[in-house]
Amino acid sequence: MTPDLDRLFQALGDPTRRAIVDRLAEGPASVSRLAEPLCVTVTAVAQHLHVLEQCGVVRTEKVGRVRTASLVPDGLTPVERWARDRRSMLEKRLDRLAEILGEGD
Amino acid sequence: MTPDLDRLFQALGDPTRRAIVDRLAEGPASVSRLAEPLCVTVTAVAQHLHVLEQCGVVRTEKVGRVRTASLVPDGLTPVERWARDRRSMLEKRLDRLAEILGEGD
DNA sequence: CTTATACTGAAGTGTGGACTTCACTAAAGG
DNA sequence: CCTTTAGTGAAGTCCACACTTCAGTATAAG
Repeated sequence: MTPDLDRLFQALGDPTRRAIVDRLAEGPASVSRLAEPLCVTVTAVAQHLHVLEQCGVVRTEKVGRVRTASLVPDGLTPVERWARDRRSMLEKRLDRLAEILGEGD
Repeated sequence: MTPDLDRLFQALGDPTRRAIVDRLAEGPASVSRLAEPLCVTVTAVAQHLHVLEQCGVVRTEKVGRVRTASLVPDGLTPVERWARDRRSMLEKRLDRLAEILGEGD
């Protein structure tokens, strides 16, 4: 079910990948630029970018020999919406429950 | 960094675990109740519940021989906030960019 | 043309995690 | 007491995945 969310959550479960997203939130960057502050090879970063691209979080474009990565505007909204929906569902249920218990007075 | 978010995102990256959360959003349930619609053993569900408990999404209580699981009210908010923060950061940056480009007219 | 840079592809390694089975404990119910 | 029900613990299997190295390719610079 919903392999999109699968890949999305799984992608964000990796600390290196979230660090990349954090960096890209401040602006586009090249592969080697992204690799600098992280303790991994450039190859690893390229692989991470591929994963993030696959699940719609990141977009990359290669010009010359430099590949520049940037965040996709609505790439994280599915995550946000999923969490928000569950929370509101739970809150509604708890409200109803509180109401029913309140009638006992 | 932030092992909380690590475990949280990684936990939600598993479809079976998200299915459990979905089910619990409708109300508390026992281990075997949760296992019924899923194609896994009761043991697997118990293990999943342990994971979800570790990262603060689920709470369980055993009374008699039945363990009942329920959602923790704010268990998903770190995810929601993380995604929202990145989105708003990106949007602000794009707005500034658009403004600067707009001055070109 | 030569050299340095920026990345890519393939292949291998090692670890973690999802899942199972099996044996077991404990509580309900007849 | 005996049996069913509900879950637990340990151990093992299997696969995915993060990461590396190494050998390339293509572009930029001197």
